[in-house]
Amino acid sequence: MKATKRKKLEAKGWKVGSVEDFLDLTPEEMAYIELKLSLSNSLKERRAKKKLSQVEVAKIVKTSQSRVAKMEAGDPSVSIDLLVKSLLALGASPKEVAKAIA
Amino acid sequence: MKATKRKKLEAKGWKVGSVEDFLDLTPEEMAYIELKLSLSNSLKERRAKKKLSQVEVAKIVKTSQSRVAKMEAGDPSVSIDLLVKSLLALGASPKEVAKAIA
DNA sequence: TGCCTATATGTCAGATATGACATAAACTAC
DNA sequence: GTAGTTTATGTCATATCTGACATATAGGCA
Repeated sequence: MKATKRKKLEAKGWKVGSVEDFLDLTPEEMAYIELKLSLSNSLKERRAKKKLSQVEVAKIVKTSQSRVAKMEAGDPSVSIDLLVKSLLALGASPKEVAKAIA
Repeated sequence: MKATKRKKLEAKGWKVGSVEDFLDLTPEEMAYIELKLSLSNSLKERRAKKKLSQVEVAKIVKTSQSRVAKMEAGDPSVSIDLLVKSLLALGASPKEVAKAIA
């Protein structure tokens, strides 16, 4: 099993804000995953608040429904870049992005 | 001239915090560039505070001197991902990353 | 039950980012 | 001056991410 895959699976067993000390993740890797999950959740919340479907968000963000699903799932194949761009496309300000991370 | 190149050049003419309404950049694109420059500056500051050379930072971050230079220059070829990973590798906490963005 | 809409998962070709390298430019200190 | 150190820039093969597509799963609701 590849490391990226394993880490994804590990991370997903945990609820938000609790990707704890787990196996061989370094502190940086943990911080990175937490940060990504925070953005992921922020995206989900934003979509929920606007009552949009993933298909609608995909249109706004200029991507596909499947990628939106992966973004919200914190899939390792999605970059922070894409999450941030998506949040901005949904109307978030840099300040709000920062708030999501912190 | 390619769009990415042009945007980079445009962005570089401005001092921090002032990538203003400029030509055909959409608000999201502007926000994205500002956000990247913020991280870029944060990285520079961190390196300065620690009195490290780019070569030393490259070693810590596991990349090359040239990429560190590009990161600090806000080069369009560097992703937010890499900037964030680098900040974390230099000991920044997610909170500090957020602070840099806001 | 079947039908419809929403979300999740797997895959892949094409696009973009990456580290590494060479080399240039900018600074110091001699 | 020039030798040494640091930072900037250009390029490129490989790695990684991306959108799109197919398909699966889940949740209504008649």
